[in-house]
Amino acid sequence: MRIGYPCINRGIGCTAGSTFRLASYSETRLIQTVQKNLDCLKKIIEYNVENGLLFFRISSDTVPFASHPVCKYDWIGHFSGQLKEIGRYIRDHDIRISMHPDQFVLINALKEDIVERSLAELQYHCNMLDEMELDSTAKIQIHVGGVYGNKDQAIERFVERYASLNQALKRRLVVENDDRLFSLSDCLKVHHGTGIPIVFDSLHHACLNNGETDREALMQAAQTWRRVDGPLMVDYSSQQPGHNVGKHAQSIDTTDFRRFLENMKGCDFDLMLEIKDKEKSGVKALTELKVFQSEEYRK
DNA sequence: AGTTGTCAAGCTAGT
DNA sequence: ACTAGCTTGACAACT
Repeated sequence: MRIGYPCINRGIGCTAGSTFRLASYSETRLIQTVQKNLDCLKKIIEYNVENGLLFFRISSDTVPFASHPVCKYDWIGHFSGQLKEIGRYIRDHDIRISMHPDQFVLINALKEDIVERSLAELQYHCNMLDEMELDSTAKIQIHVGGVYGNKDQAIERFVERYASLNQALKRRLVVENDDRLFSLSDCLKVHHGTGIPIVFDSLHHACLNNGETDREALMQAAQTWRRVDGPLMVDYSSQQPGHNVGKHAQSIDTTDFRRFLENMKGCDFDLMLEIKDKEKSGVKALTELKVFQSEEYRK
């Protein structure tokens, strides 16, 4: 099992997803910002290797406005060398990579322009991972999308749109169960229509489910991943006590995490910790995992 | 220097 | 028909 965290490292002193306002867009500004972001990305990944954290989510803001019409610059060409170098480092250290475009990416939208912008955004994510020369285990995770008054039709539209995607995108795209609209069993329907792998989000599953236990749900999700996709990806977070259901915890609850590990014993997956203090919880989780594994080994 | 409103993009539920 | 909430960090405008 590889353990990781998304996008931001709070201790390292740089950000790999720094952006700017659309109003202040310029080619110079773009190049400056991407340069800073990639430099920082490299530092974060090096930090992660030193600390045994071998799963990382790269920020969607690495190249600000990459899919916006305002951006006509060939950033792939400009940063090709640096992207390939980061990619080589990632491969050499067997690091698992994911990306997670946000809520605006809706390939099952009713409006054609929303679909087009979504595809452009996905293509940007895909282009970056491709330029890094990462294999098909590096994934881009999205949600199924909106319901638009009819869930079956919404799923059907997802299936149809997926069929029309290019091969480069298809090999990276995965869907994640969400907390309000599309449960794991809804995602499995999408899988049956497309073959797309399902990311299992444990907190979302606690918010919205069809009675499956966490272990059952995780095993069902695991079956949607083929060898070329790599191990199942799992998003894990504790609930922040006393807040709205679904709010991510400030720091990992090691007791809860320990329970989770015991619960999922024998399953193979990579774990993304969606927890606010990021790498701190990552290190704590890794320590807990090692203790757990050595105890299991002695049994 | 510190604080706070606002940011490309959208959905859903509630008024 | 309209808006708040979702979740979130950080930019940028303003004290």
